[in-house]
Amino acid sequence: MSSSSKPVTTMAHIARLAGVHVSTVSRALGDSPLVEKSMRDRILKIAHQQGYVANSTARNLRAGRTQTLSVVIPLAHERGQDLTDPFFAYMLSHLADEITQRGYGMHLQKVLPPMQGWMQRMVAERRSDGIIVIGQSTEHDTLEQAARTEMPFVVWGGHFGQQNYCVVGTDNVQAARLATEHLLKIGRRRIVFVGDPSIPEIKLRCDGYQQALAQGPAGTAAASIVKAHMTPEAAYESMLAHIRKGKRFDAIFAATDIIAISAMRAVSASGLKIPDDIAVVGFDGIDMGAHVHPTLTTVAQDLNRGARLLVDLLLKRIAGEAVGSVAMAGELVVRESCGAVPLHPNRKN
Amino acid sequence: MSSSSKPVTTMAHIARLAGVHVSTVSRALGDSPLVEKSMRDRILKIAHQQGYVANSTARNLRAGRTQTLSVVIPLAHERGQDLTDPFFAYMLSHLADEITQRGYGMHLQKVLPPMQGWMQRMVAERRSDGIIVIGQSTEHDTLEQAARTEMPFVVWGGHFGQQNYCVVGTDNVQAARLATEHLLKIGRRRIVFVGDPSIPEIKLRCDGYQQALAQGPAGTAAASIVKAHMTPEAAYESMLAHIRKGKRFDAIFAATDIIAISAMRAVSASGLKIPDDIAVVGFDGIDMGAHVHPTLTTVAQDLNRGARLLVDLLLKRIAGEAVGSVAMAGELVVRESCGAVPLHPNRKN
DNA sequence: AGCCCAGTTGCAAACGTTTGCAAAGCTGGG
DNA sequence: CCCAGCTTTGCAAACGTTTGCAACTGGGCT
Repeated sequence: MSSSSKPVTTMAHIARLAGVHVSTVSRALGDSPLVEKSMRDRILKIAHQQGYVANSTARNLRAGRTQTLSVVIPLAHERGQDLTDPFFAYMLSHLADEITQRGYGMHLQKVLPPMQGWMQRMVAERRSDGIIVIGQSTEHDTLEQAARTEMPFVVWGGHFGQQNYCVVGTDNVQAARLATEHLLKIGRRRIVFVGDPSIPEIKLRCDGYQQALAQGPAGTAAASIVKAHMTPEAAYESMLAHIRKGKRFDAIFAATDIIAISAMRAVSASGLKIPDDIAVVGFDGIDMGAHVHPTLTTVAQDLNRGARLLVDLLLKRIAGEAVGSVAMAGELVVRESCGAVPLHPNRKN
Repeated sequence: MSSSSKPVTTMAHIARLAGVHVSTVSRALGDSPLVEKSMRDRILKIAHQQGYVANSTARNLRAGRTQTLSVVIPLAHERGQDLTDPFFAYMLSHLADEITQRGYGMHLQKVLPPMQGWMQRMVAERRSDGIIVIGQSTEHDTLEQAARTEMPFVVWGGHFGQQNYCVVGTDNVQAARLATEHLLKIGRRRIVFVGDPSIPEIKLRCDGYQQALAQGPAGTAAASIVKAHMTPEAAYESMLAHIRKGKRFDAIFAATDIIAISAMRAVSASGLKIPDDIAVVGFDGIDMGAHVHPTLTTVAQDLNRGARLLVDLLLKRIAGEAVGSVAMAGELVVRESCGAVPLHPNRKN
């Protein structure tokens, strides 16, 4: 009813032009040694002239694979934290690079539980050859269950020891200890943790924080947790409320850089000085941290390497190999919010 | 060689279990009125028990469409500015919402020109039913050429008047005038523009800036352009260099919020006060602007609406309708960097 | 009883590739 | 000159759906 035009160039079309059978064309385009060189050149030339590109749907159906990887982002907690979160953005960007570099397509999917059985659906649908799940969110059980089937997937997230699926991520506990120990080392004793420990990965960071405190020097105050959601607004509000309650503290360890930056604003807005009154350490290592005022000390995650690992491991799983999980070390990046001299902001120390 | 297991449940499998022909199963699952109700229920039950989901590849091949939209991001200028740019992240997030909401899948693709003919390839490949291009980048000619074919695509970007493809975007010129006029209104006369006008969309913003200056009150200094790339680092460096050269100015209009934030840091690092010495206005309206110190005045783009329009228009084009371009108005959001009283940071004014 | 029609179901083609196998063409040695 | 053996090409099946059409069923009508 709309356009009567369907000038789709098909392989049969090329075959007719070349005066050969489609199978020959297929082989020529596939660089098969079965087809004679002069013939192959002739076919390639015609195909190129016609701007022919093989229909991927047909190819995929026949081949039984899609040359596509799915990246899914489960959004459990609050609506706010989604792709706009710089962490996701960076991860996505790196994944896009790694995936395309390997000749695969990238299928992006947000999924907001409670959407029961999304994992099985995705696999059964066969839109992609494998799945990369970013963040366990609250879906640990779903993933654990999926691990018992033989669908190829890998997860970015936290390590809980008892999981049976392949997960790549920063060693959250170690990284959080690193951050907290730094605050202790520069003389802070009343350190608060800002974040939502009901999210599994954040819980691990909170654990590391508490471990470090437990081994802190005399005078180290007990753990104090300011529950704050991942969104800038929520974090700002929580921090402000905490300060207004008159709580005494001299340092903040935030569960993410986004939270840290918002917390810093709340601190500044309350007339407190960073780092003199309050030292701040974040978690993630997003670029923005180096460009806010004051610049943010943080534990950086190597997302570049993480993305590469995720894709590599997934492809191995697809190939049938068994693969193990990887926990990467976090790297402390000291900047002004912990009293570091204001060096060039792009330097890492 | 890897796994001997292929327990893929196919439609034929369900048919066998139900003792009917596959066509009946197909119709039952497709809610066709042709199949008797009791039969339909029985088939649905079996399918559900078996966890059957139709193979999308086969369905797509048969149907001649993929139920998938491609989102492509041409990265021409510098490598740095990619998905990590908050603007892209927001746009992506909104697009993901809109696309999935309409029952489509989302195929994400970065393309770094010079990759000749990527547009035709994408279409010929038939991985998706249509393409959303984010940002003309330097690919205006490619797009213009593609517009002459009948491939369904829409573009987010700037309006240049003479283009023949469908583009959705903010009215860059108007929005830039809005920003510049605000700076003039609060008494600034020596306003510099920071950004790279060699990027088409940025050029439009620069035009708006210059138009506003041309109509400024007596004493308005001539346009002064600090060429700066999109990345935080580059913007910081450019701004710092400009200040060190001893240039006199009392306001900055930055081509993007990211540039604005980096510029603010350079200003602060140079010992100048915002907004007292230098007032700053950005462009985009990213969340971060409300959470840096001081909070950033900006011209916000309605990306939510933009994404909705992009998807709607693309689907119309796919359906064969002719669609026109849309230019949305930018909205000035005044915050501390222009001397606004520090209200609640989440309020828009 | 014969006929028609509506309501169901089955049959088979088609979507555009890839690929195992058969067939044809060619070369050279016996 | 024939046939083995190699190279090159064609044939047709297969991937898993959807869908036009034919076929069957049963009921109501004349």
